[in-house]
This record gives sequence, structure tokens and C-alpha cells, in this order.
Amino acid sequence: MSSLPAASHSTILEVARDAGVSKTSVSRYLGGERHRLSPAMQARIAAAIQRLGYRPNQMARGLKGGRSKLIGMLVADIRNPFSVTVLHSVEQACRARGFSLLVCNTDNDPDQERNHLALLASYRVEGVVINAAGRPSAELKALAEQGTPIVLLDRSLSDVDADVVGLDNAGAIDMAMDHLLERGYRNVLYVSEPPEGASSRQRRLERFRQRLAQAPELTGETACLAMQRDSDALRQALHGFVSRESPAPRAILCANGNVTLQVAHALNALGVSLGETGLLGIDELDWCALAGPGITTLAQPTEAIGQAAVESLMQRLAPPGRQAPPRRTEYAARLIARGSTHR
Amino acid sequence: MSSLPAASHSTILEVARDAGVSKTSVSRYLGGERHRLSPAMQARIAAAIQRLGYRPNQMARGLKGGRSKLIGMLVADIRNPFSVTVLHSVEQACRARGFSLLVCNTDNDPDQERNHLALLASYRVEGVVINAAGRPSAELKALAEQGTPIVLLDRSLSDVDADVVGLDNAGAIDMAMDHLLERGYRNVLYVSEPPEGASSRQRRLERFRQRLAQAPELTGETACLAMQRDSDALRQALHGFVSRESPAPRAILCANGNVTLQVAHALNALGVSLGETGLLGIDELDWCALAGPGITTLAQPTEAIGQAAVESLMQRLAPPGRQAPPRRTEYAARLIARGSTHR
DNA sequence: TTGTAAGCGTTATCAG
DNA sequence: CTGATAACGCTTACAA
Repeated sequence: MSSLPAASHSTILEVARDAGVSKTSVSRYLGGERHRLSPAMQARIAAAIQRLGYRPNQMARGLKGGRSKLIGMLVADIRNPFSVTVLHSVEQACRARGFSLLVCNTDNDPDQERNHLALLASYRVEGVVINAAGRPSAELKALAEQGTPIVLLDRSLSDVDADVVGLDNAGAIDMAMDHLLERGYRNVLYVSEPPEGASSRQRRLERFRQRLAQAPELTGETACLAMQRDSDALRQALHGFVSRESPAPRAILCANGNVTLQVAHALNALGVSLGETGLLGIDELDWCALAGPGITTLAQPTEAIGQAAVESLMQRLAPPGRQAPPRRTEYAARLIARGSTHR
Repeated sequence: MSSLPAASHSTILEVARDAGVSKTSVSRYLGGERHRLSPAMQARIAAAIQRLGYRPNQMARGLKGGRSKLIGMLVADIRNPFSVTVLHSVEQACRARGFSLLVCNTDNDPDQERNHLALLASYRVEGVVINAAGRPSAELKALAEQGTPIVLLDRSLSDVDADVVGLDNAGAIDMAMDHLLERGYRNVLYVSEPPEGASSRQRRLERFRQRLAQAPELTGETACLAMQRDSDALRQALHGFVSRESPAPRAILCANGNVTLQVAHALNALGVSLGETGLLGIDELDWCALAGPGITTLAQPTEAIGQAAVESLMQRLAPPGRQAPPRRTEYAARLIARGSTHR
């Protein structure tokens, strides 16, 4: 039994020679056109492939027809559980359709975002899923103009044609406020990261203010702060809110999972008791049941979002004809009530 | 101002024509050989590239020299925070060296693992970082035999040449046990997922048993269970442990972050008070300070692990000569003491 | 049913 | 310094 050196990768030509057929036939065999080959030839090709351990070179494959079979995904922060869950579902959806996912983490850095976009373009990705900062860079526009389908997660961008998939932000805020009101809270602090370019953050903030304006029985305020571990600014904002005289029961509404985490840390440090002071966060996290009496959350349908994103890409990939106008898909949040909103 | 159609991607040939030079010169310009071109030509090429918005096609690039500039990474569970943190650091390290990362999530499924490996091979990745199940598949061996550098995270594989980077598992268990002893716990339950093929799990379990055997003042037991949300088996095991008569103070040692999460859920459901019953988990999680009095953990140096993995790949990529034998790099854990081990 | 030949966009090897 | 020209591994008309 001779050990095969298998020094480098074998090519389609080698397979063809080994099987005593032409490259074309092997290519056909691989490209799902086996029905056009005689059984005998199929068998010989299969054997040769087996023998040589042949694997088609996707690079070469992509070169001719332009089918890289690659989808790119830009993630603003890969350590954010929401992003990861969506990423997970995007990857599965891609795989299910024979695509692979090239994942790029931007760490919320616009420079990296532009670089990554250029990179994805250079690998000729057939579509891009973007969950990142916001400013529509030249790179993004170039991609769009070249006809590469783009889908935006959670935040929309003016100025560039792309489908948008995400949460029904206004609906989520409504759901949160309804819950807090029902539980008897009457004074609400909305904590968010600075909205900046992120349309979803803007939308949530805006809706919160609308609700405040609409409900006379309610008072409230907002705090937009950069969230970092053990932020003094956050601690002070929270301290100010919880220590101020207020006859109305108080609650804090967190704009996303990261805010919830940092607020929970800060409240913990301040010795605030959850429930008496309400706490509700957008984004479900796997530890929310464990902190104090449990933290009430609004879960996003991450699975559906990821699938819809890929679905959206695929639709635009299929017909070379005229494209439908940009479309947005919004999903409703799901409330998970826990002790932090139980007075 | 005419709007450029920019229908498709422009090629090096188009740039060459636009600049009135040859393909070769453009290629040289791009390939870091500008010093061999006259300033005049450089300027014209730069202008043409700018004008056409040209981006080299990595696919075509990879075809000729075989340099795909791609590293593959197999992740067993992308929703595991430890994996994500390492992934993050691997990606940064790759980028810093001009490589991109093709990430594949296997969801702990050996089939997917093999498929993904074949996929990575087909994209001619120049190296692979693996953080996944274990059985050395034919695909993995093929990759190794073709000379693709492979580095294993956290678990080693007999039968295939690969560097291994991970935690000093025995040292971590020692650190944990020393801490528990120092805090006065004398009866320890070690909870782990079934070790199966995972060498690191085996190593930790084995060391726990050794420590038990070495310390006469200590009693203990182990529970190896599949961890799933709200597992009955886990709840029963924990219930048995905490409700049994025992004069010696009890503590639970969790083999990894997922175990810690599930154990924390189960203890919560059982109404066990943390601290009185000790709890210590391997892997630091960002909510550990928030659960009850805070959960004591052993943090893995995830950053260092990711960097070392890529470093390892790069070293084997460089010299085409004879390769050094497989090497293993182990890092020490760091103890973060919190209320859950304070009686 | 099978094969021949012409690219796909780059880089590398030669000559000028 | 600069430029033809031949690969690289594969797909795809176009023939036979």
C-alpha cells in the first residue's frame, strides 16, 4: 500500500488524464451534468477523483463565470450576542443555498468598515449583509452600483439602494412602554448609546419621546451615553435618576443588550434593587434570568432576521432583469417578563 | 459630470489601456514593485486606477501563485462566548498580516465539520485554525498532508500533525482547587460536559480526580452531563449534591462557561444560595458579576490564544523547508474571585 | 455522448 | 525601466 505523496492539490486535468477522458467531461461530471455522461465514464471519473483526492478549486471556478459562491457579512461588533445570533442564522441560510460566508468584524471602526468592504469586493462576493456603523462610504456605493445585492441589518442608509431587515423599532418601544405602564411604572429613563448614524437607535429614541408626549400620566427622560465598562457617566446618570425625589414608580428602559449589561452593572454597584426600580431591556441575553430577580427583556427574532437577510439577497441574485425597489422587512419583538418589572 | 456606469468590475487590462501602459506595469505597481517604475508611469497608473475604481480580483490573484490570502477557521459553536472572543482575536491577527478569515461554524456536528473542511480546502486557504469536535477526519488529514498548516485550539488530536494552543488545563484545575480549599470548601462537585473526544475536557477531569486523590481533607465527585437549557439531569445531579447531608462546606466547579451558565440556572431554580454553596467556573463571562453575589471565574487569556494560533500558522507558512515538529503552547488562567466563593 | 479550444484576471518569465 | 506572452484551474461555446 503505497502512501500517496499528494504533494499539492490535484487539478481537473490530472483527473481527466487519470480517467482517460477530457477535462470537459470531468467538469460536466462536477457541474451537475452527469446525466449527459455515460455510466461507464461516470464511474471512471468518480474513481479517478477518489484516487487523487481531487477537490475543485473554487478560486478558479469563480474566475470564469464570476460565481464566487461567497457572501460577505460586515459585523459591527462580533462580541455582541445579538450580532452573533444573527450571524449564526445568516451563515446557516447561506450554507443551505450553497454559499459560504466571509465574515468581517469592523469593531465599529469606519475605516475598517471601508477596508473590509473593499476586501469583500476583491473576493467578488455575490452579496453583502451589513450590520455596521452607517455612513454610506464610497466603497459601499461602488459595490451597490456594480450590482452587488446589499442587505442592511437593523439600520437603514439613505443614499444607497439596499433592502433592510430588522426589528419593528417603534412597535418594540410601544410594547416596552405598555408593559411598564401596566406594571405601574410612571417615570421612565431611556438609556441608549448615542444614536449617531444608526437609524434603529434614532427610531427607538424618537418613539420613546413620542410616547412620553402622548401619555400625560407619564414622565420620563433620556440618557444617551457611550457605553463602556464601568462608565462613570452612566453611573452618575443612573444615580441621579434613582435618587431624585419622585412619587411615581421609576423604571429604566435599555435600548439594546449592551446597554442592559452596562446598566445592570451600574445598578448593581449602586445597590439598587431591581423590581422596585423597574428594568427592561431590548435584546434577550442568556443570563437575564440570573441577574437579581431576572431582567425583563424584549427578544428580537434573530433567527428570522438572518434568514430574511439571506432570502433577500438570493432574490436579487436570481433575476438578471430589472430589480424591484428596495424593500424593508420588519419583525415584531417578543416580551419576556421577569422580576425586574415586578413591583 | 457624466455618471460612470461602472457596470461591472474593471480589470487590470482596462487600467493598463486607460493609462496607456502594459498589464505588466500595472501588476508591478500593485504588487509592491513601484520602485521599478518611473514616477511618470506611477502617476498615470494611479490616476487610471482612481478613475476606474479598480480593485484587483483576489480570485484571479490566488489562481496564479496559489496565494489565496485566506485563513480558515472552524468554530464548534459560534454562540459560545469563549469561541467568539478567540475568533475575534484570530481575525485581528490575520488582518494585521494581510490575511482574511473564512469562518465556519460547525454547531458541533462532525458532518458539518467535514464539509466545512472540504470547503476551506476548495478555497485554498493557506492555513486553518480549528476549534471543534475532534475526530480526525479524512478531510483534516488530507489538508495536513497537502502541507496546509493547522493549529488546534483547546484540544489536541492524535494522528495529525498540528500545533496546539490553549489553556494550561491542569494548572487551571489546580488554581481552582487551591482557591476552593483556601476558602474553606471541602466537598467539591465537578460538573462537565461529557469529555468524549475533547482532550481539554479529559485533561481537566483527570486533573480534578488527581487532586481529589491527593488531598485527604477533600471529598468530591464528578458529573458529566450533556448541557442543555433546563436539563432535568443537571438539576437532579445538583439537587442530589446540595441536599445530601455533609458536614463539609460544598462547592461546585464548572468545567467551562456553558456549564457555568446552565449550573447557575439550575441552582437558581433550586433556590440555592451562592457563596454558602461555593461556585467557581472556568471561563469568564461578562455577566458573572451580576448573578447573585457574583460568580468566581477562571478567565482564559483568549486574546493571547488567538494571537498565538495565527502566529503559529504564519511560522509554518514562511519556510518552505523542513518543518519543526508539532508544538504546543499553554497559557495560565487568571482567577477572578467573587462572592460565589465567599462563605 | 464526448472533445477542442478560447477565455476569465493575475502574476511570472522572459526579452527588449 | 518596460512590455509581450505563457501559465494558473476551470467553465463553456462550438464541434464532432
